[in-house]
Amino acid sequence: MTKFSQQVVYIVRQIPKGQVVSYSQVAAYVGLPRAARQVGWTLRQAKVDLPWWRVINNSGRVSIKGNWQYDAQSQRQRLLKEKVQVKPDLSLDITKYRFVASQEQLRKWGLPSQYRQMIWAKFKSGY
DNA sequence: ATAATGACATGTT
DNA sequence: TAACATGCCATTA
Repeated sequence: MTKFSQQVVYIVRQIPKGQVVSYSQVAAYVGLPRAARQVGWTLRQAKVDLPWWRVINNSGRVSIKGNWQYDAQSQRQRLLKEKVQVKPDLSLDITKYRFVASQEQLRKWGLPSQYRQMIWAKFKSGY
């Protein structure tokens, strides 16, 4: 595991049950705001236990491509089980379920002050 | 070292 | 709305 994927796993494991975050959010929390694609790549490869189904794209839609054992519908089922209402077309109200890390949490994750402000403003309400 | 590959995001049409 | 183009960057080959 590389430093990057370790951090992705660390962040994803802190997403509360019943909430979701976007790939770009995870990337931002890791400190690489433009590495959203790499987050998806990491989740696909990860062979460790983590709630990968709580990560969706920023437009509020399940965008998993599927691998040897999971597909979009199984991700939808896992979310429904947590009371996250995902429609049959795989879309959901992301403003309602998005988990936004507190500024205190961002500080604990070691992100620089100015960067924290930027990330906070970007994801706090709606975006 | 170089090039190809994406569970993405955003701005244009 | 939705399709398309372009930018991104960790990983692999």
